[in-house]
Amino acid sequence: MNERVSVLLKNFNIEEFQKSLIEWFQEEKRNLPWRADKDPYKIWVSEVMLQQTRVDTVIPYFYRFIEKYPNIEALANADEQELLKTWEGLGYYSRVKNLQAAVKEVQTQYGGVVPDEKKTFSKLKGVGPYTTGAVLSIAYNKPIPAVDGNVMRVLSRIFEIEDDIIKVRTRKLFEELVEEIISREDPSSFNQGLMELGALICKPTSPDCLLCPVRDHCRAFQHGTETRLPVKSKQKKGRTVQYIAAILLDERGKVVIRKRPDEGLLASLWEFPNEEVISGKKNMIIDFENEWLDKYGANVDLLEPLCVVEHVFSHLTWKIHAFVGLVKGELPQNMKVVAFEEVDEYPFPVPYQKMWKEYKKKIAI
DNA sequence: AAGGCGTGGAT
DNA sequence: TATCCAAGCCT
Repeated sequence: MNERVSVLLKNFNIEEFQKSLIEWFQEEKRNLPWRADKDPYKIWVSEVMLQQTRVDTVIPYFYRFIEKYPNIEALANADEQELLKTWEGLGYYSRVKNLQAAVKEVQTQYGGVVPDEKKTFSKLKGVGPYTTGAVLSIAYNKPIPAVDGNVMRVLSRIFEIEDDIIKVRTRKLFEELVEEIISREDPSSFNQGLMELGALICKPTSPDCLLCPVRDHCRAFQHGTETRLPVKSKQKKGRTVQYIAAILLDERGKVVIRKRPDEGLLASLWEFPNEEVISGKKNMIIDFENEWLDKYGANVDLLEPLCVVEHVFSHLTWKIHAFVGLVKGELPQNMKVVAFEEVDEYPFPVPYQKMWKEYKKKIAI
């Protein structure tokens, strides 16, 4: 055993801790849709959706997704654009692309059965150390750690660990620790119990220690240090990028939309034509019209401002100055002209959904 | 190792 | 209003 871990486990009653945690979990666990059965596919889908995403946000998406893609085969055969439309608004869109790639792999290489071996399952696209432990412990009852943000918060308090949880090395320490304390009889309830405790009791701010089933095991509670843990260094916030974007109508009154590149930010989603505003430029409208003339040979006439959409991503901020305008001329390959009612059939990032909503509001008046 | 990758909720 | 996120993974 790791020396650090063995020191942490001194005077720690593993069996009592497991018993208290698991009994509490059995009694208090929330009734969540992915807990209805032990279908490895559905548990996998839920875990991917839950990556960096709140339970309340995921629930309606999970119902819709499973209704549309009830099993491995259905997801493997799904149309990617339809899939992205189903994921629209959940964010981190590469998750669903990776999930489909992984499910296709399961379909062709493993006869449509989700692998139950750590070595095999963890090689699939989008499946990292957390998802490996979560799916294999919950669906197959394998004693594999599933260390997420909840688990690091809970364990950093119980063992008074002050390592910065933003670091990869710290997550590995927690995994080594869980290797030692995980229940071999019920690893599923143990892993879920730690996460559920983090979600319901051992919350980031104002933890409800008096309701905690394992407070007798908690060193932070003994010393009153729980609100100082876990230690997490701040991440810097990103820069702001300004755009001018337009709802452009062609001569037949159809709407111009454009597909984003298949890699990078908001990959393969659609947007309204836009150009980055280089700071220092004087008139963004004239610049936009000229740029389109130069780049595409299209005549654009921006008629009036629509709104300004500010959208904060995890690593940057967009400020979109939205306009309504007309366009004449040929359009490039990645652009498409669609009827007003067809716009909603395409997957759009939230900032462009806001822009479209403003437009619909405006023309309804 | 550290930064890219979304979104909406809580405080 | 500003900040920090919430069941991470990829490169």
